[in-house]
Amino acid sequence: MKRKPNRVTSHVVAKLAGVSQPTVSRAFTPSASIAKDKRDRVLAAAKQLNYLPNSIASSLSKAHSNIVAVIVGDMNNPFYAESLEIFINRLQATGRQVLVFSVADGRDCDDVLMRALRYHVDGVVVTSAHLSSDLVSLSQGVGIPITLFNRSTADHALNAVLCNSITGSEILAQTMYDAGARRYLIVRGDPQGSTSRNRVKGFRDKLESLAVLPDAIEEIDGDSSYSGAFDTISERFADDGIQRPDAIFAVNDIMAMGCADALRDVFKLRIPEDVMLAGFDGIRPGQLAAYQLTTIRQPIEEMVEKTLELLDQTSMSDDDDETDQITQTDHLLAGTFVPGKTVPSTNI
Amino acid sequence: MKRKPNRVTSHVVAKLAGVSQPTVSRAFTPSASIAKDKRDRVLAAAKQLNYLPNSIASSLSKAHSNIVAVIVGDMNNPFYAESLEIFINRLQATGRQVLVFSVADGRDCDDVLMRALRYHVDGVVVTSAHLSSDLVSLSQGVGIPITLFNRSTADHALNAVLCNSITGSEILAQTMYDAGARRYLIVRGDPQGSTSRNRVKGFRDKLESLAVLPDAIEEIDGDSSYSGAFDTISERFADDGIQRPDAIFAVNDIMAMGCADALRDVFKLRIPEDVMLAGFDGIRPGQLAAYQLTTIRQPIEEMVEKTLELLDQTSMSDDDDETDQITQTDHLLAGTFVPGKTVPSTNI
DNA sequence: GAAATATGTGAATACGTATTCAAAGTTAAT
DNA sequence: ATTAACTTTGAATACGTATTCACATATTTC
Repeated sequence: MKRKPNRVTSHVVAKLAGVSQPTVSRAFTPSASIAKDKRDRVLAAAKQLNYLPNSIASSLSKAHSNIVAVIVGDMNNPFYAESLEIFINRLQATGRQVLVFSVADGRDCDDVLMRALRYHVDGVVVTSAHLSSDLVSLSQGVGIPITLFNRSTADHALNAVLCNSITGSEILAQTMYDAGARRYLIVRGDPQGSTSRNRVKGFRDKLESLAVLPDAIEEIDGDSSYSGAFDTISERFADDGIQRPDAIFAVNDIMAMGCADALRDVFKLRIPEDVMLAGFDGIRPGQLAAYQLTTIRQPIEEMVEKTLELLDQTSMSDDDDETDQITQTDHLLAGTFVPGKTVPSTNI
Repeated sequence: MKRKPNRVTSHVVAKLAGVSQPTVSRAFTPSASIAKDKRDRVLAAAKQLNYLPNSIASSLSKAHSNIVAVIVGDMNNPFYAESLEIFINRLQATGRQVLVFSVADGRDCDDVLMRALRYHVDGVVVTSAHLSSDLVSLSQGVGIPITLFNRSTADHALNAVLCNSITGSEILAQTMYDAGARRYLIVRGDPQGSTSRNRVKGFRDKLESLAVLPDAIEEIDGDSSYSGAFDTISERFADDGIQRPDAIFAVNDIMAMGCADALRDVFKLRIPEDVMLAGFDGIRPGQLAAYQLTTIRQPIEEMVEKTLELLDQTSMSDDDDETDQITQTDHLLAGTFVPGKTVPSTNI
């Protein structure tokens, strides 16, 4: 594969404009000191030659690449799709490019993280995915900051941005209790994930503080997915032997939607008259007229903003700071209660 | 911002392994000719030093960057979100990285295309977005192939991959006609876009061939979005003066979902008993139990595969071919009819 | 008008890898 | 044993931009 013969580089532009190559470089650097007439000459020549500065070469000589990597775990969950969109828009607006990696559900993201590091990205955002401590220390050795999004970890000292799962779940528990629910069913997500665990914990603890007996709280696995929740609910409700719950808490909206459809479609149950339902996240499809989920909306924009702030701070600071001490910062943001028609507004 | 002092490059690894820098490079190139013991020595040294080959530097000396840019127009439309996911997975599986750009609805994508070109990406996929002919010729000058996805254009000679909108819409028209519909309403998407235009045309033409009078076919704008369709349908049906249609064709699923919710929620109409409804795309949420849309499913996987094939072919060929003649190739793939509950299976 | 300070410019070089080329070493063939 | 063919290797260099440094010119100051 032979390379294109007539590549137009800054040298070619320089020759046409009658200046040196560094001057061409300066013409494209807003902050550089260059005479106005020379800059104009250079830009004119550049336009005439269809010259585009080579960002790859630029990244090589500069310390940063202007690329941020975003590793997305579960693209099927609209929450992460929505987050990704916002990440892209924010980064694009600040002049950076986004390298997106996808990690199959449950697989660790060491492979793609390695790829990202090779590109000397300015930072890495990890949404839903597991990463080994080897890779984390490698990234710290290379000096590339990682921030976890909607996920935290005790193992590695990593920055993380998340919504307060505990408080959010407490609100839902209280709301359902107030609406008269007495038997509860929790649909778990990834049992390993911090997010699912915290939401379950917040919900449970609140109920127990309201004197609900542990016997009256049931837990099943929903696989973090629509179909997983649909199936598990179908199975649970098909069993006539066990008393049915009168309130269901799915730890995320996409599972709550699966529950809603199973309940309505398979068992002809009305929500919330026959069974209450709540989710968590505040994803867009959950608020469509067909669902109108009761949920806790995560402040995605804020979370993204905080994530990028953390990334920038970290990449700044690790130049001064020769010691490799990473101080973990968990940014807990508050979610908003979204009353839907899935929990009755009046007490029973 | 001073650069990290102890960067570990191939030179450092070479010194530790007692070989030259090119040998390190070869150790990381599977196809390179290198003695097994040397490769092992190099890899051991690399591991010990936490060495990661710098892909940026590699891109600079090689002819290609291993990066493909994907420009996504309407991230709110699950069709494009699903497509993006597949693009990412396929490209990742073939060892390439994905630079994702987002373009605000309706805005042209010249700016982001330029950014992509600067990174010397191996190819660009443009989903839903307009691009100027200036930029197209620029990209051809630089030798970076562009392929349009789910969109075609007469202006520029560009490769394009799309689903056969005409045939798909004809099937829907025929189905609705057979089910007894006599008054039709078409909900348009982007009136400029080739996709929306073709779907409208296919639907209209088929109806006219069935001797449906033009008076019985109405068209309104749905803005390509859920809420746009929701609103426009609400407005149309609020007007009691005009006779209501008995069949609605939204040119994409996300609008069909908006229609469904407006019809059911605002006007208490049953689908399909009171009014038939069909969409186009086959997006996942449209097939949830809450909607069960009648639609034409686009073969996304195939379309993605074809798009990448075209991209690869083009980037190969333009080395031999010095003339800049690009032969436009439209790849028309067939969609699959998805019978939902939104068209009655029995004739009225 | 001379000295002190800005300002603008180009030559040289760094960034880290891949490739070319020629030399050296190794194996096969006669 | 000797030539031929092949495999490995390192020195040198290309890739295209940004930065450093020194020099030259322009502007200010007294």
